[in-house]
Amino acid sequence: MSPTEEINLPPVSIRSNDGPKQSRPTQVAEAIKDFIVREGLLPGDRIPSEAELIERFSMAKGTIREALRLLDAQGLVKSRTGPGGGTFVHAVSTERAEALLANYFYFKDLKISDIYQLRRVLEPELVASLAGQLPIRVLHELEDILDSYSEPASTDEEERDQHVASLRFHKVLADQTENPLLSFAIGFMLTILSDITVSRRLYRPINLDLWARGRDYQMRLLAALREGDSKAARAIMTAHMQTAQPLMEGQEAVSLKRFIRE
Amino acid sequence: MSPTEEINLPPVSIRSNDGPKQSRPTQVAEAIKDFIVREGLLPGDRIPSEAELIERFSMAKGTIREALRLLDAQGLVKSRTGPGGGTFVHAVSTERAEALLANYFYFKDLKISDIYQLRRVLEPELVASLAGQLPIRVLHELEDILDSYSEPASTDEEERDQHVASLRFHKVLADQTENPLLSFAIGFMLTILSDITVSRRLYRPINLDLWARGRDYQMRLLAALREGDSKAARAIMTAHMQTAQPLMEGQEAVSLKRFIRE
DNA sequence: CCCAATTTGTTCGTATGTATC
DNA sequence: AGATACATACGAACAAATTGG
Repeated sequence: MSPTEEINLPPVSIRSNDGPKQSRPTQVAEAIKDFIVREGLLPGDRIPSEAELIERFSMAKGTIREALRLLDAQGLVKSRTGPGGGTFVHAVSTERAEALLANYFYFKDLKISDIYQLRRVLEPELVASLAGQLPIRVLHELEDILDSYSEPASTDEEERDQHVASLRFHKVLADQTENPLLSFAIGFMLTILSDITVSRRLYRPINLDLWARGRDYQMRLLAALREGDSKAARAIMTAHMQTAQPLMEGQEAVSLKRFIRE
Repeated sequence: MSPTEEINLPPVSIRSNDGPKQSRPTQVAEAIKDFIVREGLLPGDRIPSEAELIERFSMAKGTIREALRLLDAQGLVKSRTGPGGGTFVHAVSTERAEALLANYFYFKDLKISDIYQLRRVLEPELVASLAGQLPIRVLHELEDILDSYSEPASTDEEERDQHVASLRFHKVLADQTENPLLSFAIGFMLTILSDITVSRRLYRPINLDLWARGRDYQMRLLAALREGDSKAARAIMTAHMQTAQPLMEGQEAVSLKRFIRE
């Protein structure tokens, strides 16, 4: 009848006593996830309509819809109304993944220094693997970003904008690696830093000298990347990350004080 | 009337034209998130009951429940039935955060070598910061784990169990750092590797010599950690991570082929 | 431009389950 | 055991969005 396999609830015997009984929407959501895996569904593929799911699971519409919301929140499906509409498998977006992970850190007190402990080793590794690999287009993009803060900032807003722009410099680099894990890890940290910069007054005492030195590092980095000098790129980035050290002192327990929006 | 501030939907003017209209449950979920932040609610704190939310938002029960499911899926709230029950703020568990992030990588082809590119720099950084800081209890725990695979495996199942145990060795270390980001990053990678090891036949050709050398590294690492020799710990872990290199060749595009369960 | 069909979105009323007292 | 206060689930209806004729 239907071209697809059936979506079933797992036999009760299997889950027996492991923890508190799960709600029906949760069970349905898990069953649909299994279905997606079993059928090898890809982003864009349609999953059964609400009406079909109601029949398949013999559950009320509300229950089914709650299950779909669970998957929706995870970023795994998107729904559209109308003919040809329905619920479709969706690749979790980077933004969604970052927002969900940021929730995890909301109640932890993540410090700026914690982030830099990772940046200090990940970003040098990143640029080392990128040296000589960047298309000219990207090199130009990086140059443009550097140009956007060639002059020292005069106001606080300018200062903040320049700081966000300098984070974008790193973001462009992170987007270039083929390693999705490395790209995400660095991108996530940049999002957090950018969010903190925008929402709060981070880096209050403007240290012009420090700032100029940071830009100098980035220019030298750009040169090394262009020439394909992997070792130099790594060394420059390492030194660059080191300069952020003083920025972290006095910045105790600057944790997230809001949820990141997708 | 109520001790808490009101929960309001944001004025329509603010979100004006940014993208497709959001569903009501999504708007409600965001409003509740804002409420949690604004009120500074902590894990365990209660958010208004469904009945109250229905009144506050003037929406039907189903809509409110879908909103709560959205928060539920993100791991931010848990509901309990009965008197004194309700919906409560919940700190996102590490397991939940890992499962949600794993969804992101489900559709990407994450390679073993990608994971190791990060482990190679993060784990040495971890042990360097941990040297001399570990309580005796933890040192003993690490010893016990090493003891669990002092003899070479004879069967495939034993081989797999030993591999999972050796990942647990690293997990114990990751749990010791005060840096929640570093801890999560390494823990996440270990979960993925463990999952792959269990569900698939990873590391098929058993390389006994390589295995023995790996254990030797871990023992020397343990000694360095005990003595507080940060530089040695870093160097040993770096070398240890290097030995995994051959394991990755021929292991192309081993991506996740199922969703991680919490 | 309107109309009809399709599918998700939302409402309301009612009933059941569950934990507390 | 019974009353209470919650979440959980059901079912029928209607609303809104989208597509095609």
